[in-house]
Amino acid sequence: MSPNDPIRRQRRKEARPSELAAAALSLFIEKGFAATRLDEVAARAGVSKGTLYLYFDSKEALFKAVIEEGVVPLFDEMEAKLETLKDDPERLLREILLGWWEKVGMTDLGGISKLIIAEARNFPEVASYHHEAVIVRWMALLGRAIDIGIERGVFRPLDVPTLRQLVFFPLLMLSVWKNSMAGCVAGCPAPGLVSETYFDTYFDMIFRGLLVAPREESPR
Amino acid sequence: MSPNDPIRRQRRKEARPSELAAAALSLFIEKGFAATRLDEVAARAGVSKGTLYLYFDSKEALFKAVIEEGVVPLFDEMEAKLETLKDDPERLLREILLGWWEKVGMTDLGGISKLIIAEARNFPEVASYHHEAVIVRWMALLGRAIDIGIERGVFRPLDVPTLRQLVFFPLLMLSVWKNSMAGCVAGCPAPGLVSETYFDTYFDMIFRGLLVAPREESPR
DNA sequence: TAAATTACTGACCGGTTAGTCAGTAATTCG
DNA sequence: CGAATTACTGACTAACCGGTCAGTAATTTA
Repeated sequence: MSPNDPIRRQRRKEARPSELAAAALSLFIEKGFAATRLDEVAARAGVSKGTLYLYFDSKEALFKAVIEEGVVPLFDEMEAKLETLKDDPERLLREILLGWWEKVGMTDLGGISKLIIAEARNFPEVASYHHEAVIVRWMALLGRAIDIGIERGVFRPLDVPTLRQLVFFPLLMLSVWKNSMAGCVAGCPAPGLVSETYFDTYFDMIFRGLLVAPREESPR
Repeated sequence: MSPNDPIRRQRRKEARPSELAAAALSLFIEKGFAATRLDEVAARAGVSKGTLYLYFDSKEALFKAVIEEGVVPLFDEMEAKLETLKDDPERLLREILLGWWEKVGMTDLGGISKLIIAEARNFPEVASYHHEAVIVRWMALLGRAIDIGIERGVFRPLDVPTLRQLVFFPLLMLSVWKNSMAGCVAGCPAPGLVSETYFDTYFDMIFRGLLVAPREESPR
């Protein structure tokens, strides 16, 4: 926009794909997949639509890249935590769940969950990929953490596939909810903001149910 | 289709709106709002697209009508239950939650939740209407049930706005999940089918956390 | 500096679909 | 039964958008 440099265009082969993916992520979350126009994605990334097609074969390929770039890299970190905290199952589970909230749930990445839920029927291949690459892996991680607790006699021996859903769904739903309703509805705060009370009560409920010998109620 | 009655068309002014709304609901759930074509809605309701526009001003008006017809009538029934079971808070809460699952979660109506989550950003007015007409009312009902339990000293005095979410989200998420993933992903059963185990473990976890004096563990 | 390479552009095309409306046929009225 | 009414139809249009490609300009090479 500066007067002496009116229409200088840039060549930045390396940066384009991730910039386009980031622009696509934010628009997909805002408007959903079908309602997002590729012209708009390109504009937000500061290029033209033609450039987008240099790097992605189709709208669906872009969608898949968004998932790939955003979520998959996070797992190594989470799985490392499992090893270091084997001996304190309660703390392990707590950290895994809080970790998901901080790295995914409260960030833009949480929007991917909403996106998948919204578009799974129209793009079964993408949903299937996401299921394999993200959900299965995450649920396995949660399940192992709970298993460890049961093996050591710290958690009650309930049905693990059910437990990991019961434990995770309140967080997942909160994230999905905030990514879809924020701004539409009075009284729905921004995705980042969840009260301390929610987590206190959440862990209280979870561990009352999970632990073989619940600790005494915390003084109030 | 009978040979002597090849193209008899019918005039049924009263039945059309609800038939169209039902057709729209099923298609919206299958394909999402944006991907659903009005020709298809009309065809499924056995009329032409022109007829659809006799009864609904726009695609968005149709969307709103779907919500109105589907969900709102259910509340009277649920609120009646509150009165009749005031004296047994645990049973009251259990029946309310199971009632929601049977009347909404496991039926097509559960798809509306998914729909709203998917489209809230694109149709803030519709989302807002749904929030007022459905969510606020339902959460108030849940909250009152929990309040009763706390007042009578049966439930622990935790934060009620948080509790009602913690208690409801596992069911809501399950419904949303099944309405979006069923058929796309191996191992995701149809919306109606949830194992006994899920509910047993679910209520076990909830009431372990809620009750002041949990009953003894059920024998296994 | 001239030629070759290639990242990038944006006008364009073809298919799709929300919304319209002049016409048709079922029903009601006189 | 004929006329008037109205529920219903479906061909049409205007707009929109995913995807293409001939051309442009930045960069590298000789």
